[in-house]
Amino acid sequence: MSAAPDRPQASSHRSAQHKGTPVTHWLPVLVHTPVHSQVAGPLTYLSTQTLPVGSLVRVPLGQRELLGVVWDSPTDAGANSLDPDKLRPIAGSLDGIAPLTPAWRQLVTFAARYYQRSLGEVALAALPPQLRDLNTLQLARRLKKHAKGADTAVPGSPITINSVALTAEQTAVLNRFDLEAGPFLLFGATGSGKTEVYLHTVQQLLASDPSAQAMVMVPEINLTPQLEARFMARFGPLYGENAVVSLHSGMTPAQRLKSWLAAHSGVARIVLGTRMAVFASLPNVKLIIVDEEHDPSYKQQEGARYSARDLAIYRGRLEGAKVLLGSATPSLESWYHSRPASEGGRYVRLEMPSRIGANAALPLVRRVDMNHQPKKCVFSPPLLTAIEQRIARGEQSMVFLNRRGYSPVLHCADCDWKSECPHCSAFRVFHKIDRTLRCHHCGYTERVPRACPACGNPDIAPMGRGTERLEEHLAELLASVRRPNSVSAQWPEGEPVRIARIDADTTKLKGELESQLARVHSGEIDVLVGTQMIAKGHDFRRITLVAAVNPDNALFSSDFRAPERLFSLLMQAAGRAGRDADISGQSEMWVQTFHPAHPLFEALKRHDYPAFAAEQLTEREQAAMPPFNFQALVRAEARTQEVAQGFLTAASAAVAGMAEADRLLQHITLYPAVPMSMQRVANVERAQMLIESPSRAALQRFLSAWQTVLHSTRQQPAARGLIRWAVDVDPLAI
DNA sequence: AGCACGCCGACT
DNA sequence: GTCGGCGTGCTC
Repeated sequence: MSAAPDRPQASSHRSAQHKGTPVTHWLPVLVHTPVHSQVAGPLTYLSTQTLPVGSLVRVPLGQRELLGVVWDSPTDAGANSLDPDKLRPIAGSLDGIAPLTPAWRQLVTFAARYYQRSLGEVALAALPPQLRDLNTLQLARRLKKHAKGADTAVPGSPITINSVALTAEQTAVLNRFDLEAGPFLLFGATGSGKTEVYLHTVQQLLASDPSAQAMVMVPEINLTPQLEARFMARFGPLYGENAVVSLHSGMTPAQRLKSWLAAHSGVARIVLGTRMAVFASLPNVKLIIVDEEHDPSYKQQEGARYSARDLAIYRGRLEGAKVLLGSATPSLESWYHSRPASEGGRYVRLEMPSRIGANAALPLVRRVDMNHQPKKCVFSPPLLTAIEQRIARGEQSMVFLNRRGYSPVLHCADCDWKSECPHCSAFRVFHKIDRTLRCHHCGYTERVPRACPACGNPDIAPMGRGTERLEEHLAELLASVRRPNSVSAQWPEGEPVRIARIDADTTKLKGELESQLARVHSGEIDVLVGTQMIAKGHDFRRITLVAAVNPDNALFSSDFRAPERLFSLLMQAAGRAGRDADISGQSEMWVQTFHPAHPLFEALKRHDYPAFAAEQLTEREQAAMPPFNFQALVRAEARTQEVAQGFLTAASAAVAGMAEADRLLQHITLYPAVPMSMQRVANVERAQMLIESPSRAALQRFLSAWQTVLHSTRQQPAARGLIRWAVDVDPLAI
């Protein structure tokens, strides 16, 4: 790329115009400029062609050449106050790619406005990265290649509706889905056959409309392969291999581009993906499914902090696509929205309470009152006995603890030293396996000191336990237990129990999760220890006991959504147990707790999500929390807490000087700036300020108006040293 | 966001 | 003597 600016080219263009060559148009183009820059809206470029709105172009910006999207109709030269000498011509247009649709642009416009980001940032982040990086020539080559392989779909092939027998509940749900407009919340127990409902709605849509497209979202990358396999098996034979594509951040840039183009061109009829898929270009989308809609992963946690679930609802309404949210433990927001229409509900609630098949019974939930167990025991005697019984019967158990590593803190009993991270307001976690202290927030890692760094005492001890220590402890407790049916010469008295651990540490390398899961499935493992990672999505047919060793923390967390997440996690974990028809009926979910009478556990015991939700909603209403009011956070980062808070306080004070301040503030509560709960990460101090309103519209009006003030506050002395700030609308954690 | 320009510490 | 730290400033 030439480093010399090509200003002369611009003027040569204009002089060419005077000689009678085609008229030069002023083209408004979006490029990747974040909200923090002065240039938040479209930039104006010169073009001899009148490109349709939505066209992709390459444009020069400073020393670089970037991808851009034509955002508005061309304006006539001189129509606004821009200096014509500063305008540069577009570098080229990506003619092989059809313009993005008005609906897609509207989705981007809405998301940018709602989440307080620039149009350019949202629009360009929604396009596959390779499209941004490839130059025009490479792209033309890619498109050509793609066009060749594209037409292998089987149009007009006879539609043989797959003959999977539906349950009465599934049939009833599908009938209502056909008759009503939605949006729908499918409240279906684990194992009730939600996926089959998804497959059927997609099947009906594709069969009835030869160009319709469907989008199916799942919360995590881990879950896309199995979903893809199921959709491919069902629809591959009907519509061709190219009809189903995936879209998630784990794919290579080339794969992502290929999928994106397939979706954009209409070749792909079904797009499966994670939250990013909500921005995919599907010109004829008629159905959007959000599986496990309660999952926090649907909220993007950096850049534009959008909720893919909420945008799916908006996009559905925008494009006339039906939206189906599914969960066994819906978010309280969606549950509330699906209350009866007579009470103001906006979603249609569809229910499938029963598990399918021989193992229709839900696992028995057993609470162990830890107040009546030996002091400081990790595995209560009854739980240990229950695990031993499973081993004796050749069944598997699963134990989970939401904390990886060996112990969360290392402690010196003499001087009270603790393994604090020097860069963060957090303790470094002891990982025994490689003798390190690791900060889970900034990554700072050191070898474990031999003695206390503060006083030299050689007796520094681990405090608390993570999965590593749990695995070790369990191995000790089960050391004398033997697996049944062993005929090994090496172990004449029976083989020792096999314990495996699955967490982020044991699955860092690609493929390790799969290989470890395979070991569990093959029956090689007797007891599986892990973090919540093992509670999600994977079916373990031979597991008949699931235990949560220490779930109490979430009961009294300062995060008001913690109980909701715990309930969901425990329900999901319970759903892992006893999915094998041969050995069901005996499967159990064990919960060790110091608060066995807590309503959360009472509801869990009855598998009663509606009761849990009702109790939580009452609390939320009394405390004026979501979904009964709306929240936004402004977060600030700086070297010192004073600066971070100073910026927020100054921006808050500046509200008084805004036009129509009284009207804007009428339904708004601005809270004081406070340190974030993780106050310091990697030597950066973080502060936040909460804004609340009972009216979403009022909150939006206020945030839009305040945006300018926040920008100018940054220039003021109070904000000197501020690293960055950002708005988080509808934050998940406060 | 990139990428420049611009002014002060430890090294080929 | 340079290489390079990241503090402002600009990009149609």
